[in-house]
Amino acid sequence: MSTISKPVDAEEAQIVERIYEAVMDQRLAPGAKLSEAHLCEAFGVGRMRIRRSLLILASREVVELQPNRGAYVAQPSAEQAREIFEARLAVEPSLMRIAAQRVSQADIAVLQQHLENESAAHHQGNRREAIRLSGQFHAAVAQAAGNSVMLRIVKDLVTRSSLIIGMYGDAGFTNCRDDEHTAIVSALAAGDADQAEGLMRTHLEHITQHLQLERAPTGAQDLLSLFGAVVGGAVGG
Amino acid sequence: MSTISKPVDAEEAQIVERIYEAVMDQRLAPGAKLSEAHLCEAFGVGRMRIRRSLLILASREVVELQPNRGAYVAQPSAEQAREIFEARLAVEPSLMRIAAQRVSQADIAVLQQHLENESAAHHQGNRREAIRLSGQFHAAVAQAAGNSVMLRIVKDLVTRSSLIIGMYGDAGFTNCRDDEHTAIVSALAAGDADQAEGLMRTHLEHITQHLQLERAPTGAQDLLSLFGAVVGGAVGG
DNA sequence: ATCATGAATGTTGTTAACAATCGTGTCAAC
DNA sequence: GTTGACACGATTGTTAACAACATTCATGAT
Repeated sequence: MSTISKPVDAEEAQIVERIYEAVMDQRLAPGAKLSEAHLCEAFGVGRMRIRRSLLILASREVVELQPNRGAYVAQPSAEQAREIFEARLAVEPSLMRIAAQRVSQADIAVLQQHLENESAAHHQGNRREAIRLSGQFHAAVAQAAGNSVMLRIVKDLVTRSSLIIGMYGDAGFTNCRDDEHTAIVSALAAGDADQAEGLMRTHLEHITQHLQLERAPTGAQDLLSLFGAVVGGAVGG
Repeated sequence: MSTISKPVDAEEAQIVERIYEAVMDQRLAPGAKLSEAHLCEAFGVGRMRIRRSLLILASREVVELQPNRGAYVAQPSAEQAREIFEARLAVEPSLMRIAAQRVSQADIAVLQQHLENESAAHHQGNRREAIRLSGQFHAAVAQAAGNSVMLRIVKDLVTRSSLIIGMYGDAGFTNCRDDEHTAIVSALAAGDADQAEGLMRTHLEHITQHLQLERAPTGAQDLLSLFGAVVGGAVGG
């Protein structure tokens, strides 16, 4: 479901989609290397398909293509993280107004089913699935708003948010809190645009508050910038 | 200026950027064919570079890649046009709030210079340049807001808007009216977020009002959807 | 022991040839 | 005269081999 894009070829779209999902539920950590040969074997396709898929992912800034070095899962900088959440705060609350005005009963049912799945994943302690569903909730709302252009925008932002949370998030903190999702769906079901907008805004602010952007990013870090500053003063004397 | 993306390679970025600009100032009409051999010759590069560039453009939905048939400048459907302008209405007014709060004196100066250029192009009857600057104004404002993520979003939306105006716009109507741009910059200079947001909203609504989405798209039209519905009732009896 | 040098290996980037597909024009049949 | 089939030309898609680059490990000198 939610095959947002049709990048020319169905097979390619599937590869892109699966890498997207792997990033979203944090199976692929920021900075992870995506070697061509490895991916060829994993997906059972030729090198051309993989390179095309990586290029699409790079154009969405989910992976970074380093010339002659290969493809790596993106590591958003603190500045990029700030921009991405600022963008979400600008886009998603507005999107709630559209959704509140246009959702159908069927859309509400889909969202409520999604909430149940989220809850179930939490109760079962299925952390990976919980993270994935938590992120996909925002895409599901965008889908309910009936605007595929905004759906794509939100999906890209949410995917990159997963990377940010992986790098700068509190340990053990997942994407979202379910009860806030529940409240948002209730507001949508009631057709209350103001409330839906406000709830989404505070929800996003809560997520932002659990980030520590000033802290050094975790994971495969960039040793040059890590030591460069210190060395700059210590060496040479 | 405003080299928004760095798609892996500088040369490729330039090709993508130039096709973007050609679409924005309507030198490339919706539905125009972009043959590989032709582009290779035009840009003096190998086929691989062209194919990569076209894939990037396709992933931004500025061109459409038809398997075994080639690349064509996108022809947004009426539904896509609705979604794109709905997205702009959701994104750009919010962006004005950010811009009003964060613009520097230097940013204002850049925007005012842009207004002068727009005005000059109008006075000189340089329609192509006027169209280009008119669209780029929105990107310039996004740049002033200091958020490169939203800059890219806006730039993609504006580029596709050029296609929409080319297909569904009133004859002789260009992207925007300059005086509205001037008013927006004034509001930003005054730091009045409410006014800037409101002005951008009405500005976008004005653009939307000059579209005739119910009318059959100009240029190469899609005969299947044109006759498909009619035939559905007439045939089979 | 440490650092520099250089070969060896593996990975990515590029090119060119080949295969497959589509559109077109021609020709024959009705 | 129209319609259908067929072959030709042109364009795109794919593959494989080659070249370029980066990393790693071993070697040797300081």
